[in-house]
Amino acid sequence: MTKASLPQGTRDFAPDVVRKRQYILATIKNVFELYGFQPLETPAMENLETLMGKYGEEGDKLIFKILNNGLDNPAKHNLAKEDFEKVLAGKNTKGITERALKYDLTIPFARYVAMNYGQLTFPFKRYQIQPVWRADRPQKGRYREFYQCDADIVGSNSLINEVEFVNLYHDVFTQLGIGNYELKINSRKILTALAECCGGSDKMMDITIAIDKLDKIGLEKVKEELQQRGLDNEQISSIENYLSISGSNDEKLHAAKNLFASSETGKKGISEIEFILTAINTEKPTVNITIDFTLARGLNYYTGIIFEAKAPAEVKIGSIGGGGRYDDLTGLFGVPNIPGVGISFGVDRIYDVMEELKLFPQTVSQSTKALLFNLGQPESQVAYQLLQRLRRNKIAAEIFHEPAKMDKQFKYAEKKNIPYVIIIGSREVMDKTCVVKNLQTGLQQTLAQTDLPDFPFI
RNA sequence: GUGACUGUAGCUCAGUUGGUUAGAGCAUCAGAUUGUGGUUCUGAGGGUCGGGGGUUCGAGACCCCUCAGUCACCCCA
Repeated sequence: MTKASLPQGTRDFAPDVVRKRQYILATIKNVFELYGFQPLETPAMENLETLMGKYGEEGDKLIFKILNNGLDNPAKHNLAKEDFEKVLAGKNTKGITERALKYDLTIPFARYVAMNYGQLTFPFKRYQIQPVWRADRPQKGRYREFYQCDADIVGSNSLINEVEFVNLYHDVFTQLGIGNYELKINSRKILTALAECCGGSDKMMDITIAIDKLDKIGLEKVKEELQQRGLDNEQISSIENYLSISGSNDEKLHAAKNLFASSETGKKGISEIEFILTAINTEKPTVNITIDFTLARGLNYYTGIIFEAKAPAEVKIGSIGGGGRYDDLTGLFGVPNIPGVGISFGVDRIYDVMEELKLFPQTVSQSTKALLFNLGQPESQVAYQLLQRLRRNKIAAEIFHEPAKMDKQFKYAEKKNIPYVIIIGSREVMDKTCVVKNLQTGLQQTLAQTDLPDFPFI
């Protein structure tokens, strides 16, 4: 007998958790469809070479590789041993592994677009909700198997796409009840301009990595890190100057315009943000969007506008979504000039936010609306016929599986969160009636069996 | 990959400087009630104290190894 256990960093989702997760996913999916996105699914595994080298050196180490089958074939022993030596030396070899679990949804999507661009109608708008796997050490809120929920628009440079995503975020979060989320916006072009004027464009990555940590480690630590990454004091003080820009969106834009007056890239980034803010403000003045020049985002493939959606401050959960614009999604697969913009929802974190703020509707954890009591053989026969009539009327119902004390049957209903019980004992069999009891209010009423299917179960 | 902490009943945890048959609450099951539960009362089942080795007259406790989990760093969702 083996002891029941789960691989590290994975989890089972119990029925009530699945219901809540599906509620979130269904909400997001409906909004995606409403905005004209189409669903896409790709395999759990990809060829290893599709994934290798796409996520940086660190990322490569975190890809789950799948061992080839048939290594025990005696005819191939020598080859397998040679190949395994290479693995020990830290290299991948097709003899040992040539497939891997997907690491995110973006690269498989890029692969798909590269393979099918002849057939696709551009701009191509797809959404994808699937699990991905990372061989990371698990910790709070981080797992080895988790769901990603992405939407991208590829094959278009228009900023209307960015505006669409801002509105999409707003629709999803308000529908879920997270109305006081915060959407931050910045442009990689502005960060590029910053790098150009202090440090040189080769320091772009160092600067973004460091300032991305600002709200986590504070200004002093960021300055220390910049120093370690090889920037001099003058450069650091102009970065500090940039990071200290504050005020309303308009004030921030004004300050940035002064700062980057001589940078074409900087001015471009600023005007893009202005375009989006103007479009949002005219169309939907309730959308809460703020410029955050300290927003950098880790992923290095972003090249234009970047977004980050943050949970309401009181729950201390942080980012619940993010995204941005990238050039040349499929260049790595030999298909150049397909730009795009995409966003992603952090489903696990949204779940935590909603749980903490108690935003799930009560009805989410209900499935069965009514439980018919089983009080003996002749009674249960009558009950069973009524049960089927309820089901024909689309009322989810079940009968207790065996005759038992009422006490036990009440407890079953309560545990399964069933709002109504229907009692049919010998008396009701005689009278052709039944007792319907609402467990939440404790109120009960007797009605004719023929009227039961039309009873308003809520 | 680096580091810290934790492993005692199905769950949450007690268990004094090593000292008899390892405890509690919740949960489960049975009864107190012959058709109205969620309260209360009584009782029962359930543990090779993560595993292996060592120190000792004696180890759940101390030491070593190992496995598992949690958290932090790196990186990221």
